[in-house]
Amino acid sequence: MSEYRNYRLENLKRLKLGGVDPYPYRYERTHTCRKVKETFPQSDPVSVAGRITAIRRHGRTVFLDIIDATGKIQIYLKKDALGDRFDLLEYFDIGDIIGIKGKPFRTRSGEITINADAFTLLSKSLQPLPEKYHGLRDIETRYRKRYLDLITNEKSRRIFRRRSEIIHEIRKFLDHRGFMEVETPILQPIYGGAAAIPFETYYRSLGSKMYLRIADELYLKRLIVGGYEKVYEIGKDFRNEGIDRLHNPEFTQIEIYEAYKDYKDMMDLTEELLEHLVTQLYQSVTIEYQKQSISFKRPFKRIRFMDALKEKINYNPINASLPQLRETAKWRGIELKEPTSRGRLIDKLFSELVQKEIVDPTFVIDYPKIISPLAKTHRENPDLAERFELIICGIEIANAFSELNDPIEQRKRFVEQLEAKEEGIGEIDEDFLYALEVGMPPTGGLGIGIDRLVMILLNQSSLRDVILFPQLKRLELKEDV
RNA sequence: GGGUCGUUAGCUCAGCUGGCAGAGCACCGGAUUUUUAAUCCGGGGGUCGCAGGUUCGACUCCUGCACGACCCA
Repeated sequence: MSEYRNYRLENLKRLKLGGVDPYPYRYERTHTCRKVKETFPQSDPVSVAGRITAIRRHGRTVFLDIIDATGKIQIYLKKDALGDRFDLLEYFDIGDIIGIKGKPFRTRSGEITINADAFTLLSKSLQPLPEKYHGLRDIETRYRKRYLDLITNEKSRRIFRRRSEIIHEIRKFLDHRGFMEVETPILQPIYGGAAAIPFETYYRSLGSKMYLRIADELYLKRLIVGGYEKVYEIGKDFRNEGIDRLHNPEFTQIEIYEAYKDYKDMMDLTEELLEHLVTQLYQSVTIEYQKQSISFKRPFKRIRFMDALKEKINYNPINASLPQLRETAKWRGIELKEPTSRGRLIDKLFSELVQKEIVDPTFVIDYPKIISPLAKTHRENPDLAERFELIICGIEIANAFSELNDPIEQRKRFVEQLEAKEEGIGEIDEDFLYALEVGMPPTGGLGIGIDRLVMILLNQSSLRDVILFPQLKRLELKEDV
């Protein structure tokens, strides 16, 4: 229905006839809404700008609520003060962007309000906004038309502002420790660095197939080879998989690499970073996630992958045969995707039996080597890798290794991966192996899923609530407007 | 991929066992010079997600599809 739009187009016409430019170029603002309230009382006139969210007309008086990025303020306009221009207010609608000059005062009921001497239309809105009281609730519309969600729901505005603060704080933390932020290719001729299916695309002028990266890993290690010793990258990775509350096909990850360190150092770094973030956000080391209290007090709990799993299944999985593992899974009621490998099965058993029950931040350390092709062999156990994952509330948040820097060993692992047709490798990245042969110092590497971390820190149950424009299926085109 | 639930006015939601499709907000007209979910009087607004089927009659029952949420894989 374009009933609303037609009325607004009519108002637009009237305003133009009244000599109003509905889309002017700029507006000189002296105060944000919040600043007006913070600096009250003060006698100087202020000018503010924002979107009209409510209009209360009382004949020769009008009250407006306007919001800007900092908050809301009420505007009082009366015919006595504004003369003939007051009549133009007739053609203003909820959703219009307006500039106001006037003096702040307090109304009878105590609300700080701007008594307008002048108003300027800054942008005419042609579409109705969602309801003022309940806001926009429909979850699908909130994702598809995020701008409406942001206009209507202060909570959403706050979440994405907090997300930005968290990422800013991560950068500050690392920059203060001497890390350098870098950018590596998103379009890659060979993908690697994680176990995932890539998105494929085609580069016309090079006449070659390309992939959207599934990880930054292999390029960042090249930089360590190149001589930088502390690098990090915050960016999007892409994985061609399903969507659910913990997965979005494009997601933000930070990867951090530090020369001369191992996975234990990366645990320290992870702990320090997370405790710091939580403290910055909440002035406390404890947060609440989905009604559970979670402590980020260092040191985090550490459990060995094999010990924890052994405890659940009563035998050492590392020596177990495929049929035995399969039997355990069946007995535990875990359904499996066929075909499966020993590595995948062990991983599956772990996440079902152990990971799910973890609440407080916990480092799961020393993963089986067969599912860790980029990590160094454990210094005390040849079946394990020096790798940890950080689990919070059953959710994998971070993954880190003592990076494998033996080029001969790395090639062997790649070949095994290829032969086993594991996800995450399409062909061997010869240049990466060449780089390792040039020589990479011992290096600790760490990846943190930013969306998931933000989701936990901001107590949201789905990634979609911390990603501004989550991926959704396309709607069949229907006439809009 | 499987299961459960949802989709009704611009928004938020009712709508019973199959019998004329509703409310609040928003919108339109009128009144109103400190209101604030303003108030008062009057009014307009629907492809009930889409397509079939059953029925004298379907928002309601059945089938399929689309989109979404949750759970499982």
